[in-house]
Amino acid sequence: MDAFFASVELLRYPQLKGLPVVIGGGRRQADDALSERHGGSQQVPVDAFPRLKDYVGRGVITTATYAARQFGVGSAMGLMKAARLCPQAIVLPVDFDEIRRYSRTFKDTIAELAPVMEDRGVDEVYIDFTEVPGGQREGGRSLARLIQRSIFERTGLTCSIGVAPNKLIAKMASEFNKPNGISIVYEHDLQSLIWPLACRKINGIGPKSDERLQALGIQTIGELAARERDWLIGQFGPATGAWMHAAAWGLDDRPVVTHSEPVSMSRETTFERDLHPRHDRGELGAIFTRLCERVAEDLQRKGYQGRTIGIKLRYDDFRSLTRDHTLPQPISDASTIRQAAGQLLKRVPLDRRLRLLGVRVSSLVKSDIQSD
DNA sequence: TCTGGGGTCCTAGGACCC
DNA sequence: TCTGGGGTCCTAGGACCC
Repeated sequence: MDAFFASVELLRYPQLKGLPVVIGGGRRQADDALSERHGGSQQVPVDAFPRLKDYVGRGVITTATYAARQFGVGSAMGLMKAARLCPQAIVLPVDFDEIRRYSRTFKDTIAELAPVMEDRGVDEVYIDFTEVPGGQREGGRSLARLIQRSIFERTGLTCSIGVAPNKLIAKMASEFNKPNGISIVYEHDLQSLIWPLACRKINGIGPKSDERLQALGIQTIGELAARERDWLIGQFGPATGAWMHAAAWGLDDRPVVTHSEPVSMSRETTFERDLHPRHDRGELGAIFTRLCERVAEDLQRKGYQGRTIGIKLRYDDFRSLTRDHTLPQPISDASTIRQAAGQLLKRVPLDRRLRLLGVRVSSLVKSDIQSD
């Protein structure tokens, strides 16, 4: 989906179309009041929206409109830094309920046309065109067009689609024609379309691997493909080295997985200000309990229990650590989770301020519906 | 004026078992 | 006078993705 979070807000506030808008940061507050005060969301004058320059607090951008990206702001950037680059940009918080609603609608729309679909988060999916009637027409372009049109009719949102022989190349192809684009990449296009790209474009090569590759004089995927497989294995180990070599040659045989079980569920929160373990003990305790309750709600709503309870801390210097403990029996109730998490907290240095606390439950099993 | 939240997967060492 | 060889589970950290 193109600039998904921002595009959803633009449906509500079409008067912001073409303006720099970023989504992210603080809790949702003044927004509904904004609409009410002006007699409906579409009546809110542009001047009434909050601007980045007035933003105070922590947080990062989850999505920026294409107009905002022109100023160099983008996903994962701190809002304070973004404010320096584009002070006049409008900031809106994420409306998770609305996002989930649109996410469900676009995925349902696709699944009706092409049922072999893999979920990759709120705004992305892999689709297997192989067995879809007409899926091979024009190299897949005709089905891609149908999917785009159907999603737009149901939601008013645009998306970009890449069609290729495998997931690795399709993911790269999907970025070639954003927004609202389709791009078809055949096996024989590897050299001309994929090899000139930076290694960072490979899904799975992040900032750390990219830095290592650059230090070895490898910038592009073509340069990566030119290295001996065994040499890459020597540099990166048997698994990563072999995978990098295969990826550079466009090879990927992972299937489109239509169903998977969750591995863990967690809740975490960054405080508005760093909290001291002793001085702010009461506040931290209340937050900790609330996190346990929220994880418990998530588990019960989705019908899971877990045996491994974990905590996560982030200190004011941004260092983080985790502790976990596995119980003999799976649990899902808030008070037992809170108790186990409380024990873990005793195993951790509490000598400086904290900025984040998290609670996680893993080793999940489906809970027995009749009991409990 | 630093740096969200919810995930998955991998690695590596140690415990423990046969 | 040494110290096997697998396998699984648990824990902690880190890379990466959306």
